[in-house]
Amino acid sequence: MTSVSAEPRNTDGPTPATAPTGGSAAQRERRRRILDATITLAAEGGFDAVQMRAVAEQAEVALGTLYRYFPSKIHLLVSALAREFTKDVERSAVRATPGDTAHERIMYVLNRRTRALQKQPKLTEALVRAFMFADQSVTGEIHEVGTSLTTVIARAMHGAPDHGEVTEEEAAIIRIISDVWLSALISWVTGRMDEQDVEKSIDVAVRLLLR
Amino acid sequence: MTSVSAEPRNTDGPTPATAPTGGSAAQRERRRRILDATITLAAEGGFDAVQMRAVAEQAEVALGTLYRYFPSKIHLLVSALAREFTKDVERSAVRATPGDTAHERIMYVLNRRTRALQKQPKLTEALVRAFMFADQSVTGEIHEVGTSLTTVIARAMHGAPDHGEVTEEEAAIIRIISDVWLSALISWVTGRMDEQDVEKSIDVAVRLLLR
DNA sequence: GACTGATGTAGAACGTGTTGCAAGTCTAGA
DNA sequence: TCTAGACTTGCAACACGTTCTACATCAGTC
Repeated sequence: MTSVSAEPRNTDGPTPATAPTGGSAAQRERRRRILDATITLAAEGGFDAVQMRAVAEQAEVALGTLYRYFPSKIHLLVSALAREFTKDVERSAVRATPGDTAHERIMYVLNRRTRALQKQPKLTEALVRAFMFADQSVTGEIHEVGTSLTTVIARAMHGAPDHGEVTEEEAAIIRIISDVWLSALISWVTGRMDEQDVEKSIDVAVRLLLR
Repeated sequence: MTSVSAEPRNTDGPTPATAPTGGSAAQRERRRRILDATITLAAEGGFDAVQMRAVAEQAEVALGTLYRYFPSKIHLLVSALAREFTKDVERSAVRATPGDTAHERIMYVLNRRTRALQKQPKLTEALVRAFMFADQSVTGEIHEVGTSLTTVIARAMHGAPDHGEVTEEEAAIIRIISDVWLSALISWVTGRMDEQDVEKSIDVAVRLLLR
């Protein structure tokens, strides 16, 4: 983490394949390979194992190219996180959430997601660390993650998918739940909470907020 | 940030002046100089400016000595954070918190602290980043910060200093408020929220939790 | 006063994120 | 087909966290 607030190198015209769409087929393919390599390395060895040279090698691109696609390790990891997260959300969008109360449904989706993360502790460590180190230049990717999470919780709250508007108050509650979740994940990643602590802290928060 | 999960180097016997107390006078003095230098550099240039060589130079100790006192940059910053935070809490413990309701009092103390942090954005950036990057080996220092914050909020909640026990539910509420505060600070540090957003998000959380 | 072990110093060295550069390759348009 | 310009590549270089080595100093003990 030599330079947290380093300027992106891409100041020249349109960046190739900065967005998931756009660019030539070869570029989209390169981008995919890079993100795949990132996830693989992160899953194996966590944040430290995601070394730019290693990612470049495994993705079969030059180091310079890697930096052209993702201006920093943080961007790379946050983009990978965003991709995985969005994938997950889309996957879970297809079926209705079980549970009779909003509390039950919210706990269901959050626990489901939490457990998925906990099954790959190294990967989660890498992604959470990156998420927390991100600065302005990654706002877009982070916002994507935030939106995904909000959507999931809102859906669970209402029971039906995309049924009805989200009120101001509900939005506020969702934001707080997200905060608690993030905070718990941080504590878990940094070894200050175990799996049960995470579930419990979210459970308490949801209970207090939904009463 | 070469090695996030690196083992501390100090495996040999009792570390000199790892704790604020203990060690010879010269050691306590060195420790103080190191933390002072850390705060100074962080206040000027943020996380990136806290370079181990620079800290060592400004504190007038050798690089090796710096590492003997603090096994990593993260330890160094978190220790500095803990010291400043505790100082702050002690300072604000002397007078009663103004405000007629728990909500008002909690907002008063949190906003006070938030504004203090915002007056030194670089310093805050450095400290928050370090806080979030910390792993198990810094549990002690982090717990210290958490305890300080909890104490302050609990005091504000009750109005009187250390008056009465904190119930389970109150403790849970305090934890959630802390989570929201941390999360808001992260967003602020990373440029995704401005000052007003921070205050507002805490205000909403406190309102929802204390009803 | 001399010995010994812990502590401190100076500085080289290593690893990894990041940048710079020169040369090759691919693509769209003439 | 040819060419201009964008994109890639391979590699060297740099910065900074961290570790290591060799030596100096200091405190306590005999």
